[in-house]
Amino acid sequence: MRISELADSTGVSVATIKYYVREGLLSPGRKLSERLADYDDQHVRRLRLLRVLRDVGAVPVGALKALVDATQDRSASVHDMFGEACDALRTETTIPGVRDDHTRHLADQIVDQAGWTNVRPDAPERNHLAGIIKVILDSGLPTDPEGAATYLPLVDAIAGYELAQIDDTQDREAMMEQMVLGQVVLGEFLLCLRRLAHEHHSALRFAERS
Amino acid sequence: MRISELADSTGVSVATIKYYVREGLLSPGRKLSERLADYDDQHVRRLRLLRVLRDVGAVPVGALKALVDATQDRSASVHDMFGEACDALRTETTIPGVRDDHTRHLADQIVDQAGWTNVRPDAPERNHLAGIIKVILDSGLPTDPEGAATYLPLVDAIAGYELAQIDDTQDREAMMEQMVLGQVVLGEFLLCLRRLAHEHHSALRFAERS
DNA sequence: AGTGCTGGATAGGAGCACTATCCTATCCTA
DNA sequence: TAGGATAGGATAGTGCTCCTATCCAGCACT
Repeated sequence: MRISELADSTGVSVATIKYYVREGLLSPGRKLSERLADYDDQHVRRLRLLRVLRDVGAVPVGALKALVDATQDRSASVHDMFGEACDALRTETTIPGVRDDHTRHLADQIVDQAGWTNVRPDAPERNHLAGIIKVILDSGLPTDPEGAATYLPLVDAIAGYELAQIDDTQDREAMMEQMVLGQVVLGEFLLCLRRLAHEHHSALRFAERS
Repeated sequence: MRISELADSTGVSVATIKYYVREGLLSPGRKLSERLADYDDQHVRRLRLLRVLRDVGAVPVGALKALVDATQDRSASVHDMFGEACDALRTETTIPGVRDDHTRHLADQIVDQAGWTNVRPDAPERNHLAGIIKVILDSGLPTDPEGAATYLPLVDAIAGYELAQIDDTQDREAMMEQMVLGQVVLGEFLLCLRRLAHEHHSALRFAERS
């Protein structure tokens, strides 16, 4: 398959494909000659994945690169690879640098309380959680002291279900694809359902109120 | 309070404050003279809110404008105002235009199944949900037929809890602020917890696997 | 009296994700 | 075997968003 066919069958322009190859998101085609390369189904599949991640999840190109690199590193275990994926997909926000021992402690407490004993003590996500907690505390959002207790079992159920869906009879690349799609697309699915539920519950309380 | 004090007490530069005023995100100060205006606590509060939404939620400036406009429209009920907020905050993604009756039907089924009877039949969120469902179906993500049944009660519990937290003894602007912060910051909180839970569950299944 | 800060206007700039152009070598159909 | 189409590679440019910088005339404090 030549580059123009790859472009046609994915709906991605030739210029963009070249750009992705330059950025290392897509391997160059197998060279047939100096001026001709061959692309296969793997390229189609990868390109479709990249487009979903960008269109649905607005994942930055740099994060896509990190995902590709994590997939390529065959010395890491599947779990380590998934950890890299989580780190790469966290980039959506810019929480101002938090060096606050108190909120970090609260974050660790939450992870303990949830029973997530397998989370690395140095996982970057813990600091991110601390940053979000700081914002929640500072922003005057009404939060009851038992708030976390409400969320944790629900989130644990969701994440457990999603992980259970992953088909582990496939190769690492296919598993990574499932994991990343799950993170991004099902994350979006979740937030979308939550907004719908907000609308419903908001109507129950506030429909008649001016 | 003059503009430089407003800048100092919020950490936002004078130039940026001027930009926000131009864009209608912040009302101009009360004019004391031709070349001097007075800013008050409302401006500080609003500015802090705007920064949280941008820093944590990466909410685009245009969406912030829509939120401000919705708050200002005093003819709408609180529930309608919240609806506007949901619409404005959905902009994160660009699902290619879906004109697919099948997925739209699936989306409506999900809303029914969840019992969210108060969601407007013409809510834009329904089409967004349809788009996400289409992506899920097309992307080869493994999904069991009962998937929605797993998510719905969990999401409903989360959204119900969040709405219950809103303090309705305050004025519309304060309630809007709580709603929007809840959507954005608690949404981020939720996704962050979910990633941590993914790491834990992934370790249970894949720690030793190469 | 003079330094400095104000609101207002407008121009400039950084970053991101492409997109367009140019070039020469090869392909491939005729 | 001629010759337009297409390939890959390099590089520059575009459109968008979100600021940031500069300029200006004039009121304000000391």
